[in-house]
Amino acid sequence: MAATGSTTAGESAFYVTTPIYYVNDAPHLGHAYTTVAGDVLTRWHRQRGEKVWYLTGTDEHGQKIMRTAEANGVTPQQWCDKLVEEAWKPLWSHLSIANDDFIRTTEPRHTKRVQEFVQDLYDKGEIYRGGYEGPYCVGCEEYKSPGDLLEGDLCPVHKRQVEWLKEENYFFRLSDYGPRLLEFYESNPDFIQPASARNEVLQFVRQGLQDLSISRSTFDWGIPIPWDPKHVIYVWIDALLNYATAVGYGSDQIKFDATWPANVHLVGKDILRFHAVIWPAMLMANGLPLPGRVFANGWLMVGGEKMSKSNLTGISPRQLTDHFGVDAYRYYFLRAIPFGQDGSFSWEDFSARYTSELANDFGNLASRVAAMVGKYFDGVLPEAGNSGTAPEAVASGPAEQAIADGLAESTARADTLIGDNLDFAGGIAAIFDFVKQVNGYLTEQAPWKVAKDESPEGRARLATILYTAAESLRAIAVLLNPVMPATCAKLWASLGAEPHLGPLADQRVADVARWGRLPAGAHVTKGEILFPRLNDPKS
RNA sequence: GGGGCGGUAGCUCAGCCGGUCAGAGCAUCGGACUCAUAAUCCGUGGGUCGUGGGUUCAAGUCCCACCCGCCCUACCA
Repeated sequence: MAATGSTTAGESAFYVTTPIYYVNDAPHLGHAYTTVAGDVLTRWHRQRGEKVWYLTGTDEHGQKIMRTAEANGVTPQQWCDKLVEEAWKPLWSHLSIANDDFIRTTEPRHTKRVQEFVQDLYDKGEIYRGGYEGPYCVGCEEYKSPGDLLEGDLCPVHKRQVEWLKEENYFFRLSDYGPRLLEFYESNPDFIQPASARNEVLQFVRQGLQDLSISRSTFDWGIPIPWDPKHVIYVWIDALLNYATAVGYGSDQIKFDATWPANVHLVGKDILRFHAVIWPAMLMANGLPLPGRVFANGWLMVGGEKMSKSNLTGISPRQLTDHFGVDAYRYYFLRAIPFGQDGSFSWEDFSARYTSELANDFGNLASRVAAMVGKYFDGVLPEAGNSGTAPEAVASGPAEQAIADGLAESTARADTLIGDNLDFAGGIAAIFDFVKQVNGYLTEQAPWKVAKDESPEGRARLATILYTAAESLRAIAVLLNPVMPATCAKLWASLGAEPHLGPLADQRVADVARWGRLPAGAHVTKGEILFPRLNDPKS
């Protein structure tokens, strides 16, 4: 099959990454939030007909994992394997995440390239041997920055005296890159988003950068420095480089050229700086093209408190999907929280949106339309039109034209907001504006009243109304598919669309608003309720 | 300590460079309707716009102080 219109063989893929998550613990809502967002973004671009690559993965080195593994009586590798296979991958599968690859930093395809990369930087003089010294807390087993300490050089965590330690390690000449980074931010104003995040990074870089220590010799769970194996690479270069190694850096030049650089790196606020400062500097040092943008999403707040591993607030993704379902879960966080901002959420708010937006507005619309086509036309979608002769591609009358216009506008808005701006909340709202419009149309046209008129004119009018509603649902299914694929598949089936239009995922955003795609004769069936009413509010 | 952001109807939030800016959605209440998941559609509610000053003919919308919450201030993903 030929490439779709907008894609050519040599075109670079729309490449999106999530952070690689630290596998010390099981995934929580925050991880899922970022990963779902990336999934919706990439599904949207696939429906634009673009070549897409969506990467997620896990960060598996470091002292913490080493210690956790020890505490559990297994090797670090065993520990990582277990968590990845039993917790992380299953959750992504459960949440319908359609990632194209899953990279683990312990894989040879990664570790070998990382070694080549640092060797390269070393050969270029970008890395030098130096010493790090600072206040070290034995309890934390890590260095503190002087500003963190409490009165009397006490560790803020353990409230005990820190020790002044000195360690030899290797440094990356990050300090050289301040001016070039600022220049880059200047000429690429959208590189860091949202704007608030960008400002913080700018402020930070303007203060002047220090060189970055990139190795540790105090533990060995990591990638050895090739020229000095007593050292292992410390987090930054190891972790960040996954975005390159996963798409063939240093091993598969063709794939690399077809994918690199990333269009969007999704990150949490906590790791923004590494992605917006260290990462581009690393790439500059090695002469690689820089990514398109780094988008930092906010924290999920529960009752005004940040969700973190120390405060999971007792809610796991599974608990929510068990109650609300996977699609509603995917929908809720993106709809309720402006992407890039911190957002508070609650069980109550989730319930309210589920009922009002998903069940009442969307699910019920699908339900009432299918029911009426079944009742009045035996489930066979009738032909719309003026006196039965209007071309299918034209909406029949003023009321129908208003629907077609509304669809065109919602589609255009959603495409820009979701596909370009990563404004998922705004884009979903645009689609739901259309859902509401169709509900209003039905109330105004009152097909159940028209149905009592059995004259040919009456039948024709009824056909037009129901055709318009069903055709609207066809579009809604396509537009919402990136967000709620399982539900939209049900709707697609209910509309009997696939035999005529092909698989839902193959429907193009550019075609959504072209009126009259769903042909008369499609077999419309009631199908199951899209969003069943929730049981008890809690547990 | 320094820097940034936020505090607007019960809830979540819009309100750009000052003059219909006192709003939206949800919830509430009233009405219409019955195709549908007791759904839909229409209308409604009057909240000192954190506190106290100030500038101005005019201030959520600018200035100052203060109160409250959050974030950043480099090596924990």
